[in-house]
Amino acid sequence: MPELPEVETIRNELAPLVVGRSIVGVTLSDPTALASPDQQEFMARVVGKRVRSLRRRGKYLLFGLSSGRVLIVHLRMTGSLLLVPSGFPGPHVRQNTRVRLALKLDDGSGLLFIDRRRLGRVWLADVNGKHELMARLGMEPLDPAFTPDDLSEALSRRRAPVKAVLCDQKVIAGVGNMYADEALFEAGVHPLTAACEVPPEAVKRLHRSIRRVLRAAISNRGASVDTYLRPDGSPGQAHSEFRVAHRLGEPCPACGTEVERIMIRNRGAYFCPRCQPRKGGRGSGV
DNA sequence: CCCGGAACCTGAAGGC
DNA sequence: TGCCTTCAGGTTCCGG
Repeated sequence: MPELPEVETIRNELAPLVVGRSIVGVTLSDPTALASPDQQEFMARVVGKRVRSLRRRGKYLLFGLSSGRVLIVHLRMTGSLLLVPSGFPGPHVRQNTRVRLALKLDDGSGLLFIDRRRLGRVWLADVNGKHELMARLGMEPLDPAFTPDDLSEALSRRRAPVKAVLCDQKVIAGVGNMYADEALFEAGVHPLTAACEVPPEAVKRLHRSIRRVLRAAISNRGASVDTYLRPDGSPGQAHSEFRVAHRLGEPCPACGTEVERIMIRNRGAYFCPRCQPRKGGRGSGV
């Protein structure tokens, strides 16, 4: 499921292939993929425009168009963006994949929005390039401006489980279920700890581990635990370095204790009960 | 405002 | 073999 490292990887690998290209055709094969505006307006405002930039904010991909408008994509659970060299369906696109939106580019290539569970969405922002979705997002965790004090401040206001707060996009934009588990493990913090009760030293470790985990995953091109694929259709490798995420019953890499899984906010939370004790302690998670 | 749970969605996996 | 249920989780919505 695409989180910040996956979306960043897509941005990194897609940018050189689409920036500078013009969009010569649009096929909206699943109209529910489009959140706004309506289909006619969307078509009219996308066809013929050049892609001027490709950026990421949180888990959103932002295609800056020559008109000043911004095409916004959120992949949610199972979305992928594939760039096929030529033609629309593309030979290496599996039959059971579900193409919801296809953009044909002026070099004959096709940008396909694939999304098995159909939860992803596409928006087109106004000419000023702003969109209310972006205003709801918290800080970028890899931005140098994001400090331990920022994290401390955010956590101090919340009594919910720290895991839930880390996944709250209003707090930190881009962290989701997998990387929250990984960061909490590295910091030796139990995921159910009330956010405001995480000790100051642990908050510092958490700030560091969030960034370390995200950067490592980006250098591994994202985690292909479910349906995530890079734009050329190849998987990422970040999941091979997961310490606890999706490793129920496997030995903790630090102490050998079996990794456990509990539910927090209806999501699976993986952790080591020994390295991430419920109360205070340091934990041995590197 | 904060918090927790349901809904959205569908293919995979497991039970009988 | 096949039908049925459950599960996965990013975001939004709703009730307390």
